[in-house]
Amino acid sequence: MNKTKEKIFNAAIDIISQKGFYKSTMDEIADKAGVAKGTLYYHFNSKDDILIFLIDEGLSLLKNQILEKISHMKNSIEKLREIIVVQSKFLFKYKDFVLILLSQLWGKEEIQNSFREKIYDYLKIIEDIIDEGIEEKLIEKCDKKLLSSAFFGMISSLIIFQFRNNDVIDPEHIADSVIEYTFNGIHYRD
Amino acid sequence: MNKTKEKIFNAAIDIISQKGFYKSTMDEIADKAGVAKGTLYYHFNSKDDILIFLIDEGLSLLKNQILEKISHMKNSIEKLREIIVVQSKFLFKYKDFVLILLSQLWGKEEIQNSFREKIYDYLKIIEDIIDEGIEEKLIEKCDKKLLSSAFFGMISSLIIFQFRNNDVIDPEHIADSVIEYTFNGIHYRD
Amino acid sequence: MNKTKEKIFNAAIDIISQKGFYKSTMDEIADKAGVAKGTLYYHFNSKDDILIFLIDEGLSLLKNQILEKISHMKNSIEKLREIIVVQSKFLFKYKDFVLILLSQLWGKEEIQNSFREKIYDYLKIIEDIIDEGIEEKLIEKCDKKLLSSAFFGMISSLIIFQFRNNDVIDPEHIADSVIEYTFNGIHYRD
Amino acid sequence: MNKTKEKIFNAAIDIISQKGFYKSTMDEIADKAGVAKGTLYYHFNSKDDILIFLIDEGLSLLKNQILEKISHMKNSIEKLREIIVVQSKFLFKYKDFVLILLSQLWGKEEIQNSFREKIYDYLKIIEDIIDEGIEEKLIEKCDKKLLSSAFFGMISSLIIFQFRNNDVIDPEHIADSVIEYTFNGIHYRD
DNA sequence: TATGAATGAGGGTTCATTCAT
DNA sequence: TATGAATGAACCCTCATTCAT
Repeated sequence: MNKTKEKIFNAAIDIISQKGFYKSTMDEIADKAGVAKGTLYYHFNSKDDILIFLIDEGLSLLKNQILEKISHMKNSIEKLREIIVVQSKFLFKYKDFVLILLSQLWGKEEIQNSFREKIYDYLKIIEDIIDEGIEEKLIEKCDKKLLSSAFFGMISSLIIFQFRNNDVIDPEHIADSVIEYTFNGIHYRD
Repeated sequence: MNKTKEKIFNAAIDIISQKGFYKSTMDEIADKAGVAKGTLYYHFNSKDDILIFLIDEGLSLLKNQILEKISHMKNSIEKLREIIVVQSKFLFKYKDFVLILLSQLWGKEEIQNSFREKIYDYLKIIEDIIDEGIEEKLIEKCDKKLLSSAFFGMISSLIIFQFRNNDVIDPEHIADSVIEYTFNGIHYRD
Repeated sequence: MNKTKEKIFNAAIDIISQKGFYKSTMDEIADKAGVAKGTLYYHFNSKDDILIFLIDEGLSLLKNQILEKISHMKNSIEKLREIIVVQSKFLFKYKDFVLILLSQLWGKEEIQNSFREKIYDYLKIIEDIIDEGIEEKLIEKCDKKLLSSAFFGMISSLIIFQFRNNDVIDPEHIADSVIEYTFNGIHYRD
Repeated sequence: MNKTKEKIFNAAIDIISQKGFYKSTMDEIADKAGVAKGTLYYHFNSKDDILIFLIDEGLSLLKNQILEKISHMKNSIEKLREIIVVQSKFLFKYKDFVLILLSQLWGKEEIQNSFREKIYDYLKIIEDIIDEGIEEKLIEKCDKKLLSSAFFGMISSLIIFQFRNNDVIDPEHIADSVIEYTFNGIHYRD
């Protein structure tokens, strides 16, 4: 990614995260990037193309951050905990972004298919760790597809709704709570 | 809600659920409703206004469905299970709708504030049931705000990602799984 | 054709005849027509669509003018002469128009196919008159397709090149000359 | 014309003949020529300039081909016949080219004046041969300006409309027919 | 109440042209 | 000579909204 493309990339994230994809205009992005509008089209084919690029890069970033962080961990539960932390931070930073992504999960257009694949790739990481946990006898046998989806949704939802308390989010706390509830369940114990 | 307004309401749900809010046009909605475009503006102030109305009505519907179903139930766990079933069906039917709603949770405009309140009202129902469960000693003491959010996100996510398997969704199955994992946890047991 | 559409129609002919299709803009046409730009799109699907409509109407007009004029004529040579007169006047008035049409005769897009058909329809009128002439023993047997094409081209070319002399065109004179040369040939006679 | 300019020249003919002047872009021409876009501007001042150059070269080519072919001919009718053959082949090869040229015959801009002059030069060749024919008592006295224009238009039109029959064109046949009809006329003879 | 023709600001995209290298 | 990234004016088109009927 050369310098100009990077300027556009950053501007696009800024603008789109702030106003949403549909309310962002190419003019604004160009302005923010400090380039002419035509330059956007020298580096990207269309507005949609920018979105695709953003999501691609975003998901890669998230994946790589996670993979790097957990590469040295042995315990699959610690890994899951780390995923929660990293994903929480990421979601918090790129809220709108994630929504854009989610909003593309339905629909049958080509772009949308490609997004779906990418999210699935991400969920696959979670699945694999669940598998590890099962093998290590840390996790009970379970429907891992269902569980990884639920995991993803739970984290996302928590980030979205943290505003309810007007609190600043604490990813570490979220991670601890989620791990606790997920592992031990919430049924009453004497 | 008189007949014309109802026609518009139904058309709007159809169109917006299918194409998303931003890609839906007033022309399409009018067409689908079988009224003239001007008529939309007799019954609603703006396109945004239609959205607000849709979400208001939609959330009321969801709330009422749930409240009615659980009104005869005694056991708070059964109640939670029922919520999952109803919400799953609802999400499945009005996918895009929910996304629109979610996409409005951020932002600081007035509309968005009103949406937030309404979703919080809904989460409150879940919270209350959790409270009941705690009192009934069915549920362990826990952070109910966090838990209700997580609950909501989990269900949403499961619906969204059921496409992964190209399966038709079975809300009853989803409900059973979620209850099982949520209550007993997934840690390994001999 | 209602009043607004007619205003647009006339404006489009004016502008396009003057500047050519590609150099004409929707803004100019709207300005000339005295309507808003959006109004163009209420009555036509696209800029191309306007062109198609123009050509359709233009060719209909030409055809009808000719058919009406020759309907009372008995002699096929007189008819051909009349065609020359009418077509000359028409070409003179709508020069650019005809070029647009001609420029669409190649190419394999759908629009172009439809144009081709329409011109062929027109040539068919000439062919039929040639046929009549042959039956009436006024015209020698000949390749009528070739001849009708040549006829059409000859007239068009004469109009185009009349500028060479900076003369104002005299369709009657052109008609007489063409008929004379066409019928008797130009070979030397004692 | 050096090598690079020639590459551009050939690419421009290809592209413009295929897509028309207005729908051809400098990018495409550069691509086809295998040079950078900037290079076009090193060899030509503008897109228009390329067109002018194309037409200049094209008409020179046509003129030279014709002049060479007829230089050894004595009989002015044979010469006219040869012109038809050569022009037919040329038109067939460079259809769009000729249209571009024709489309520039009107208008009052400088470029257009220069085009006009060049076409007139070409028509002058035909006129001169007609003159010769008259002197040689092969051709009847006639309006040679009108006749040369008609001649040109006839040939062009025949090429354009040969598509009607989906036949491959046979310039020799066209030439024979045109000469026959032009010289002897089409009036009925016992 | 309902209509639908008309509006016009605004958006995405194209592309001939420039210029530093 | 040649390059290709950058430009920005200009264009086509969309669509929420208005208003006379």
